Amino acid sequence: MAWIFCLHSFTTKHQRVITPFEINTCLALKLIKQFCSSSLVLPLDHDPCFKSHSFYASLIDNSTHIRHLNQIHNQLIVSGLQHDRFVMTKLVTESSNLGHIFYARKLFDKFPIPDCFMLNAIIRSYSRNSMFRDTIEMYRWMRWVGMCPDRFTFSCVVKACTELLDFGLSCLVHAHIIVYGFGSHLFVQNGLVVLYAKCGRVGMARMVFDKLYDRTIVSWTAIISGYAQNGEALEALRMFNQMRSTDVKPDWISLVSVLKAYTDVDDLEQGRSLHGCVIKTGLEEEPDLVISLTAFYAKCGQVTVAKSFFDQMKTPNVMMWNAMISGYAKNGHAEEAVDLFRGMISRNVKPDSITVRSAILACAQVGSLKLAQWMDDYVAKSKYRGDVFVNTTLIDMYAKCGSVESARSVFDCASHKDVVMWSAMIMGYGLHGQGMEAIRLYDAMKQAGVCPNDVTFIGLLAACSHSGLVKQGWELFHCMRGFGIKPRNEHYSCVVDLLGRAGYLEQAFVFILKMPIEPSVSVWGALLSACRIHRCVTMGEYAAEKLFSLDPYNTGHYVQLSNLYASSRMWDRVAYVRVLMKEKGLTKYLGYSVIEINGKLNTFYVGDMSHPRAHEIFDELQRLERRLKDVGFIPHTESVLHDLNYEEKEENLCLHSERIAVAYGLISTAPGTTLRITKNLRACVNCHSAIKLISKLVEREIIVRDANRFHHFKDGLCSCGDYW
DNA sequence: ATAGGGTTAG
Repeated sequence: MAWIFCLHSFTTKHQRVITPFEINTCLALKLIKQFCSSSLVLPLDHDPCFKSHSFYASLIDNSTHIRHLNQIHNQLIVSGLQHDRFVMTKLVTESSNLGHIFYARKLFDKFPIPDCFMLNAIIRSYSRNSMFRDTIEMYRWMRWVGMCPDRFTFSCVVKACTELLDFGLSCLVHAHIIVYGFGSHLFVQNGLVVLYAKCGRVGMARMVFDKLYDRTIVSWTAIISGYAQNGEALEALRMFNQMRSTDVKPDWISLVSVLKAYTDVDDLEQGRSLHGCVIKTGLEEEPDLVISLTAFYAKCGQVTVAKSFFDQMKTPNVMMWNAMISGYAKNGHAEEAVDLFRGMISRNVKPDSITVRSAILACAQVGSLKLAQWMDDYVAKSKYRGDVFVNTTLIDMYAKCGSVESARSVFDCASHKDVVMWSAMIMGYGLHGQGMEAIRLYDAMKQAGVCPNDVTFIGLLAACSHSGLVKQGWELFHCMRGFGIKPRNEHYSCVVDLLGRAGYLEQAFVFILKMPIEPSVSVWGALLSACRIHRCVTMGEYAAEKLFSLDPYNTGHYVQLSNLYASSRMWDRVAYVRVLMKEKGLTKYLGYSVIEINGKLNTFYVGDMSHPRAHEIFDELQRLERRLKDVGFIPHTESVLHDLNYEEKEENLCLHSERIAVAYGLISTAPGTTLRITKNLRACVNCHSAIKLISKLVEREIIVRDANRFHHFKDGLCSCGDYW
């Protein structure tokens, strides 16, 4: 009776009582709104007016609680409408919209002979609730009972295949689509473009796209993002330009895809001009486009621009936080990334697994073990403890922060281990020069029934080359094909590194000549680096020539060649390389070292006097130098002075950044504390031998992470065995 | 009566 009550109260203003027969659509909607916002209960009466088919439909449309639907269902039973296809289909749809998918299924199961509409309703329910296996199951059942799927069915089924990434199933569904005559239906075909692209078959996606007789902005976006997702950014951008020559106008979603492609290829200029295009089209207020712009600028190193976008947003969502945090993390602004992550938590914004991964990545870049442990604690308390992706990032982080033991304990505790996690742990051992441990883990992995992939072998080969395990590495390289893995340039450069470092320069060279693919920059780079170690000028010059033509603006190659000349005391050639660099407008990287004391990161450059405790630091440095001299340490001044890889302007070798970091560490920590230092360049020959001795003299363990690997200095020795 | 494209990432 409350319902009638409501009717009365609504109409008192008009001083008359409207009979239920007078309810037109407009009035019904107003009433329904009241009904929905209150907890009024529908009366179980038998008023004939309630038997209207469309009345129930709008009632269902405006329900906000499952309780309403339940009551409507009861009414339908009473009114004898429980077998009405139209109303019942609406009821199924609405229950699942309200998240009551099992209730919807119950309604469906009770319905005697469902038609295609109702089946679509339940298929769509599963699809919307990410229950893609059930979507497919329902589709199978539909075909089993001999019902004809329509374009709506296929829209949902294609979506389910996309999410399940099941290529075999996708092909089958594609065949059905053709058989049932939807081979040229625009929406279904657009779905197929997305489907094949997501399955990594962008070529097939393109085939479907090319056959489209009518291409909407959705079709173009599907193929552009398909290329972008599959790492073919240039093709994505080519398609975008092709689209611009048609009269299809880009909208904000398509611009997001194109921005992603520019982000992937780091094309700041093109991205900027696209930003201009965004402003011209008046889409710069579109929140998700702003997020993409932020991610783009952040990834291309324009963190200040990105931050201004971020700051403009009143309430940034998780994706915005993620774009900013990962942008900071990738551009060496790790501290800002971590600060932002902390800020996010303090503002009660819930991080998702991507936020956590980005923050962990930032910690890995800082190289601070304290920060790493804080992050690990955070994960332990969060719901991401069991997340394979998060745990893999944690393993990588600990390995990069110098604690391969902690990495191992995360690895051991992880309940679910996939190939990538095993590979990350193998990589970790490689980074620390524990090649045998990496191979042991590889054997355990096979025992556990996990099949290695291409990344596993990169880890293994790198581990072997960092540990001088030439024979094992060579054998592993030849095992690859047995697992159906075709070696890529990364693998070839590991092998060149492996052979070259160990002094097998001729073999490395022949190996390159025999490669079935065009050798990349990294392959020639490995050879040049080996030539520098073994002072082989002729071959080194050859490798450098290749590098200069393939990658003319990379400072690193010039530095390597200069170091090669310096190691052979060919000073005129060293000077010549300097001229070459000047001509190209290249400057060498500035070396710096970071040490964390009491949670605070301290960065030192060469001869850095900016630290508040600079005087004490330099006193300690002089003390150390005296002690080194006392035990007979002679610096190789001459060669290092011309080492372009190093901070060569200082005549005083003990002022190199890692030495300053060591001195600061010694005066600010208790005796016996392990020192952990991160350096942006490769370890310098001189400092390497000096720190070995220092570790013995002061009885400290000193762990230095250089650009390539870790050095654990202890008792006058280094874990790398002077092999780096 | 019902739908389709995108962003952060090991």
